[in-house]
Amino acid sequence: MSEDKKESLNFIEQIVEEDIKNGKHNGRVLTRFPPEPNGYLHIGHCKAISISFGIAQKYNGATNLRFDDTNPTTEDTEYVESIKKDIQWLGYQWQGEPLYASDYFGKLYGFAVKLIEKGLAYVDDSTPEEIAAMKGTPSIPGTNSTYKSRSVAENLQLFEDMKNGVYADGSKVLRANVDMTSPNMLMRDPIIYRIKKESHHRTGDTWCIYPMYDFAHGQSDSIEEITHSLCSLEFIHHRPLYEWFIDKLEIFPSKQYEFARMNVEYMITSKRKLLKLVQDKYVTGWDDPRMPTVSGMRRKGYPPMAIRNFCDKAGVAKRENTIEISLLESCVREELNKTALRTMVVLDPVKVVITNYPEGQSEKLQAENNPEDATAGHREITFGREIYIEREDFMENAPPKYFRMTPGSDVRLKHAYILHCTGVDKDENGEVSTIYATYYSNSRSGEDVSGIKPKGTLHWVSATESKPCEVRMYDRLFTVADPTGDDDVDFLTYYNQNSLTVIPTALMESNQDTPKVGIQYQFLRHGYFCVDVDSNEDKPIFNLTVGLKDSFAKEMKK
RNA sequence: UGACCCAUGGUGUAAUGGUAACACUCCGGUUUUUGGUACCGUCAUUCUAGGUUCGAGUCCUAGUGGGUCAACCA
Repeated sequence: MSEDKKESLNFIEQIVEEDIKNGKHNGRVLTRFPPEPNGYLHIGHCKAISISFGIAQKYNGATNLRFDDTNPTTEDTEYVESIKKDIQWLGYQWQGEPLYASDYFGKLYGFAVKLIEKGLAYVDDSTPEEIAAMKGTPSIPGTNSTYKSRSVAENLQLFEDMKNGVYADGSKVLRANVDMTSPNMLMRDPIIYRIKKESHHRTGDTWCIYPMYDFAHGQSDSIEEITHSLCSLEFIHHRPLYEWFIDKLEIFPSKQYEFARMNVEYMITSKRKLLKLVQDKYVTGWDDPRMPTVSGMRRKGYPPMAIRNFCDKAGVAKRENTIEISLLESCVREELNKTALRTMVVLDPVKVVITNYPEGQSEKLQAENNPEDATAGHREITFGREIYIEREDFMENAPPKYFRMTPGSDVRLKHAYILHCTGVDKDENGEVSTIYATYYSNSRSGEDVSGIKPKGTLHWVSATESKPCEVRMYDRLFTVADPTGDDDVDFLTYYNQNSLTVIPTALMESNQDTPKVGIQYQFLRHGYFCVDVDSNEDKPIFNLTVGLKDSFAKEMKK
């Protein structure tokens, strides 16, 4: 396992290694992943998960899963379950039981009291509008609230009354006493507790005051003795506050580090916009294979390891970035190439009659299940006088570099014989209805002594031994790489009307077992497909995971 | 009219003051009974201008460009 080349570290790994070297926290590494249970995990979360869990794993540490559930109005247990499932599916395991910021409501309340006692927090009766007005703007300093000068005793009493439900929602807040003139807006006496007489998904009606993010997150980290609290760049302005609370409260000094979140072409991560897609039926649900959600990618057939490798290869840094979707697809293909079972499926069938093959006769042929994996074994497929091939694999008047079937030329049938195309029937619309060919009986796969070397090889299915299936072809959800890049254009105008094409009448080999949900196939010469949850015994349904690279298509575009 | 973060090929990420690396894409080629896979090759004087140094992508200053911050959201 030793590398002769020194491994390069990202900036977080450098910090961690430096800390370990210096014996900080006795070399202990504890990270955390802190989702708010108010939505489904998506590709952006995968990145955050891969960083926080990955760092811990690399340095023999651990990661806490902590639900940041400080806002009862938006949060729900339903999301808790899906988040847990998605993390595990990705292949990560948190330390111990899942944790909740709400577990710390009691301690957080105590912290607030301590701050008040130190004269570092006060109850403010101002309206939201007044508080906003007093905040100033980034370039204009804020002004002090008249309530800022209340006595410690009065604040203590008022805060306790807030907790006891004496006051109406929104009538009072507890604010940290920091600095209204700070150039950092977050330091201008941030609100740390608000009154919300609402039931919490875990604490029920125990509390009617709830801490704000800034007063919950850092302290929760500290309570759990998190050593490295990794988050995205937009929290960078929160760091001084994070440290201020820890410092004033004199509690465990967790440290926050920020990295740039990952953007991916053709994918959006805005909760609001994702919800819009679902509600307005642009997609069939949160797990629609076109969605950038973990459940969507899972249903599309992306292997968890591919997603992990992708996050890894995308790297970690502090600058804005947009990763090309081709990197993700490359990771998916890399994974599936090793594992997917090969099979032949004809999406748009046209019949071929092999005129010199005896009527009523058939034979069994051996086909390898995966050329990349000798242990995957073989299967039998049936060959006979009539077969189906892909309509696009035939051209009556072919260009020079067309290696497929065309009258007068030879082409190989995968796992079978070489065919010589002799003619074609057309219907009244001029559409090819039947192709005629002869076969070279001495060209059987594996024992070919014909000496013929066709340039092309086609996939096919037997006319008698194939069965119909539905195939769902997916394309990018949007027509442009960055659908949310322009504030003046609704991202839905870039919705790709052709993002889903259903092929109800494809033909698959009938020799194999009934496809089970979760099994990954490679449809030869097409791409990787997985069995969809809608699939059943009578009607197998496949989802396109990702197409094979297609250098022929590229050639044709020129 | 303030503060903070950032700047390396088409896209990302490295190079930790000693002469630009890796991956993906692209283009070209070899192998191939998947136009797949595998393999090989081409593609950058590191935003600009000064400065420090024997030596700067790396350190300093200024500029330019991009991003972020004013929810009783997280």
